[in-house]
Amino acid sequence: MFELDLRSRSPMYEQLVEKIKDLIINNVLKPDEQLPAVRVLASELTINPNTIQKAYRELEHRGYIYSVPGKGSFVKPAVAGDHDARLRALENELLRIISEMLYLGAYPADIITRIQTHLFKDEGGQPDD
Amino acid sequence: MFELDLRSRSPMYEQLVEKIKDLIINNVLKPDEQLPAVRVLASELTINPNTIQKAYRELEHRGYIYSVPGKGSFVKPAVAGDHDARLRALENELLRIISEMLYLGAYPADIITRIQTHLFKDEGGQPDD
DNA sequence: CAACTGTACTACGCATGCTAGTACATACAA
DNA sequence: TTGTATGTACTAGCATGCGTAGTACAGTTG
Repeated sequence: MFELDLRSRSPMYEQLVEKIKDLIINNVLKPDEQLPAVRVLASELTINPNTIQKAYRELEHRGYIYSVPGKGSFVKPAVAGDHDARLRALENELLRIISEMLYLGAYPADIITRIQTHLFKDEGGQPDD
Repeated sequence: MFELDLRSRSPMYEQLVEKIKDLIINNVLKPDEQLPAVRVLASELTINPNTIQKAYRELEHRGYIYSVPGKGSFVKPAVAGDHDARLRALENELLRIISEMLYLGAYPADIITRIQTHLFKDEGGQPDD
């Protein structure tokens, strides 16, 4: 289900956080769906359970999952207003990236077009599973 | 000229790279403009010259500056096609961020509007220095 | 020459990522 | 109850990377 790059400079638990977060925000992992157990995922990835737990702890802290001792870890349904600061940070990041793309020679109209395509690509469609 | 966050998890040299890159892509630092000398900047920031040199080396490797032994380090003029891979990576990052914003409840029309404002805000204007 | 530039290298202290191992509490089914 | 699943919390050790300190060398400029 997941793949890690052992040679990356960023730590494995951080990669895990990003991968799982991506699956959540792209609705591949549905709300309240159960995530792989700490030990199971650790076994699959042949890494230490502590590393998985660290990733889950981080995801819980960021509001993307919730964990119940004895039951498991689950995708947390998005709550409006719960990620307000995060949303502002993302907007800053977005504009920063666009600035850099402009500097590198990208055309404004081109950027807009790609974004619009991306924004409306899921309208009425099914996720390819 | 620069400010560093000693408490950040990301290393100082990496922060420096980002800050300087931002100044370059926002045209605060002009092409062929000389950057502060390694030892000078180190003294100003009260950090080690090696850390500055590491940041400069990284910036040179990424194609944002060039260094000439005995003379100094300078802003490298942007060359079309020179940052092609970087541009593709930025586009991926851009779409990834938008996906997350949508997941967090942002409105597509709102996102487009903000981007357009950003794209055309510099038309005929001056950078606020 | 002197004084500036970038560059290269070693050594040390320290923080962090990751692993290994152990342990405990809860949930659930036999 | 027992067994097995779950998450969680520790300790300990090792490797890596960051940052500092210090030294040294080469090219540029006056």
